[in-house]
Amino acid sequence: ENIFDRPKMAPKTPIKNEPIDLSKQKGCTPERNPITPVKIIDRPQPDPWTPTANLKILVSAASPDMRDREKKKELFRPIENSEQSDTPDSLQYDIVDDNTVDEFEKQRPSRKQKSLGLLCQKFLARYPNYPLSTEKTTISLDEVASILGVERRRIYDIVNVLESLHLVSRVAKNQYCWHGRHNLCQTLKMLQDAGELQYGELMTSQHKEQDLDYKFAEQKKETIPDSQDRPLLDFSEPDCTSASANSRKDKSLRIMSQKFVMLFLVSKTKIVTLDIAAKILIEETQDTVDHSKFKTKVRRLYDIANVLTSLGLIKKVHVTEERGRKPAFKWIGPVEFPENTDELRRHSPTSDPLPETQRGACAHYQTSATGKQRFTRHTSFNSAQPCEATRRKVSSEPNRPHQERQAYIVNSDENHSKMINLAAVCRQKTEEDIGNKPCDTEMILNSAKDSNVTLPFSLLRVPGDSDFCVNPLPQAVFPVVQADVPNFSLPIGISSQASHPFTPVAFKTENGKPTLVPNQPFLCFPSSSLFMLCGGLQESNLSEPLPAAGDLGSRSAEAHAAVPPTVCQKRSSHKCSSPSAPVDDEEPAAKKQTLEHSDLPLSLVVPKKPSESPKAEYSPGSGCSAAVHLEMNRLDVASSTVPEVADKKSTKSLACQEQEKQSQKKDPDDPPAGNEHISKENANQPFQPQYLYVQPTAGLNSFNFLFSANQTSGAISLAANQLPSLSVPCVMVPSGALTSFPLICSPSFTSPLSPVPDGSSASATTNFSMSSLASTTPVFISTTAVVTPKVSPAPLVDPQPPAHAALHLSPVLTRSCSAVKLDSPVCRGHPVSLLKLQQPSSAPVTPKSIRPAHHEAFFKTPRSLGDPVAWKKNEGNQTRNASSVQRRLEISSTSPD
DNA sequence: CACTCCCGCCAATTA
DNA sequence: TAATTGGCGGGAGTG
Repeated sequence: ENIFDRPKMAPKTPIKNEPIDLSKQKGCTPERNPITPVKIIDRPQPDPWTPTANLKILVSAASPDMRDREKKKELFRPIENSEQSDTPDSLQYDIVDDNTVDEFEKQRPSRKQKSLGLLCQKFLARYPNYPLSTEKTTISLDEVASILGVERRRIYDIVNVLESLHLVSRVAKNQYCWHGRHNLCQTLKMLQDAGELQYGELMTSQHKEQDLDYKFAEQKKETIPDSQDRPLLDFSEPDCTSASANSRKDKSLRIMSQKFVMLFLVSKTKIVTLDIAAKILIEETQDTVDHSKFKTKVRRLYDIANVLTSLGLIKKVHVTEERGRKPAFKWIGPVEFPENTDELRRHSPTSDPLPETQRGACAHYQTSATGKQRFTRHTSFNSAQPCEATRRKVSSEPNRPHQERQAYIVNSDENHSKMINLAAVCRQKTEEDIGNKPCDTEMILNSAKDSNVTLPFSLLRVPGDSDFCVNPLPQAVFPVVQADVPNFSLPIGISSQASHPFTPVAFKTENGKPTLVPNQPFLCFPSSSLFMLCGGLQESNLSEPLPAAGDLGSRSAEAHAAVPPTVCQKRSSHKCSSPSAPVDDEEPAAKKQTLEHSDLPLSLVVPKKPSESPKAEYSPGSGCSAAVHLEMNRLDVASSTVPEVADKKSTKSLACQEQEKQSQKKDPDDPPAGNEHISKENANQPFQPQYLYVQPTAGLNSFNFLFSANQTSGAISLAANQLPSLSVPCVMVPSGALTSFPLICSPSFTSPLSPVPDGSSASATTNFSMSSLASTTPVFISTTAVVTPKVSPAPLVDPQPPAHAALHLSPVLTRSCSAVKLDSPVCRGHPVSLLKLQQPSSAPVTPKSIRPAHHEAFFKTPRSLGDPVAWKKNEGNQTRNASSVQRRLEISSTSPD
């Protein structure tokens, strides 16, 4: 034993015991020595609960030394091992250690070994970066502390920082829930946004590089009014959880951590020196600059920096300034997305957030909401807690558990489970492939940018498959919709005009039919997997600033707008079935694609349009289309991009992509056009297609959907002619799949949420209503604004009953739809309308719909978002208030009524 | 000596 | 009131 022990010890470092170890080894007093006597003793007992605990106890009983050793071992463990129980590890250690043991011992473990950074690595090693959605990992502070051999206090330091980034959330007293990095990009994005608000101005104006920072910092102090900070704080940290508690002191570490991260995200150079950061963070601190205070701040920053370093987000560097060299940290985490998003947001609506997708819904929501968004975010983030707002939005259903809803919305954390997992996996892979940047999104974004496209929508995963599902109906048939979309194309202008919002109401499109407003974004959830899509996208923004805000929502909306024109088609196997759809289609090219394949959901993409695009050809007007194209391309291309995107979002993308691709490929049916388009798109993007589609195979679950922007309706309608009408941007179709499929909602999805379970085929239901659940019918959803206006006002209904979900189809749609029937429920989102083809079922669909306003609600904000600035300002005020959030929710919520 | 930052007291919050 | 959280700063380790 001794032998082993030594080695073990040596390497590691006993935490507290260090001295002891030495002594022992040395021969001094074996046991603990004088040096630091220790607490060790104290510690030992702590965790009985742990699996290993028993062992430990025994060990300790046997001899104190043993315990110490073990502790040490733990520390040493490789990260990998960390999770493993203590005992097992020992062996490893031993091996390793042997040689040097003595030496090490002599050396002492020393401080470094005890460092927070190292401890954090160990901590992180215990949990997966991208845990499956389903599994929730709870972290017991006591347990972890014991396992890692440190005092609890230290764990708090780590957890607080992780919590600020939403990697974990506190669920209960000694319990934290591990979320992993699924939402990291989102969180960072949020922080970036927040940071820009707070600090950005300063930065921008002045920035230069580091120096600027200083100034910047100073300025900030001045400039930044309280409000700003707080808001940031609020939203960022407090999140949901604490909201109530906000008042508390959340202060420090958490907030400081977020602010610190913000500085990096806002900084051009991505390098922040400690002193600057300390000054800035000092809260604004104030003025009083006590030296002591400064010192304390720096200490804390080191603590935070150690954790962030362990997370791989920053690294230590030295900046040489006039005065000399200063310690500084450089951001090595994903930056992009943030940037992209920001840019996108601000600049163009288009921007998209695919990346966000993963984050999912969250992002969307957030985006949508302007100022409020933040709130949302919070909420969303905290998976643990349901964000009420979110829920509301999401669900209409009151009943549902929060989680589910959240999931939808968010990414959920939990719900998604599978999907998520997949996504995660994909993501990871992607990342790897890519290079790793954490944010896939970035890539995506970039690509998008390049292309101009933005992603229009983002996908979200949906959590449970079940939940929303729409099932494809058999009927599903929907075959499709093909929409062609060309028609659609909405004029861009429109979109812009509409822009926003809500306006949804119909536009007319070329056809004259009204379309929906494109703007809306929509979401889809696939069944099994769900994805949500948001569309949006477009850049239309041009005109509008709206969305600027960034919110995704906005974007989405935009996108929609843009998109709308396009058609969507879905194919899916259904197509087969009924393929027919009318297709009239349009141009073929369009849009369709189908996919069969798998279940996977596809993601869709929405294209945004880029500007340029020739693609737009079709509809140029619609920028949308372009966007779409892009998306399409991407999708097609997908591979490349998609994946990335997917990552963010979740896997889905990837999957989707692939599927799509494949499917597309597969489907020859589809007119090649689709493919071509895609190709083209890639190439140029001539197309504009906007639609997305997704499909699943028939058999499978997959479902498909499309989105197009506009067309949808038409598409839907099958033949419809095109009606272009709908503006819906998207449509979903389930394939038959299965079951369930999720549904989508448009922006508003809020409502939808409901899950339907099942797989049954039922379809449609979107969830929301689920009631319908059963129905099978496919649903369509479009966003059209047109349709439903429901919400608009804010009412929130949160709960809506499922029934209504239905939604609203727009008349037009309806008509067109008529062909199809909707059955199911539709979502509520206003924007979205579902169509069912057949059965009316379930849900009562009423048209409640029509509420025009929805869109807004939906995203609430898009518009609002539009201006980032504005919202920023707003934020100040509102921000915190839930109210805002609520509002959003409300709005969004379908509430129909 | 300066930089890091561990350690743990003890206040604020919670349960 | 006990337990949990977590601010805070002394002061030690490191280079």
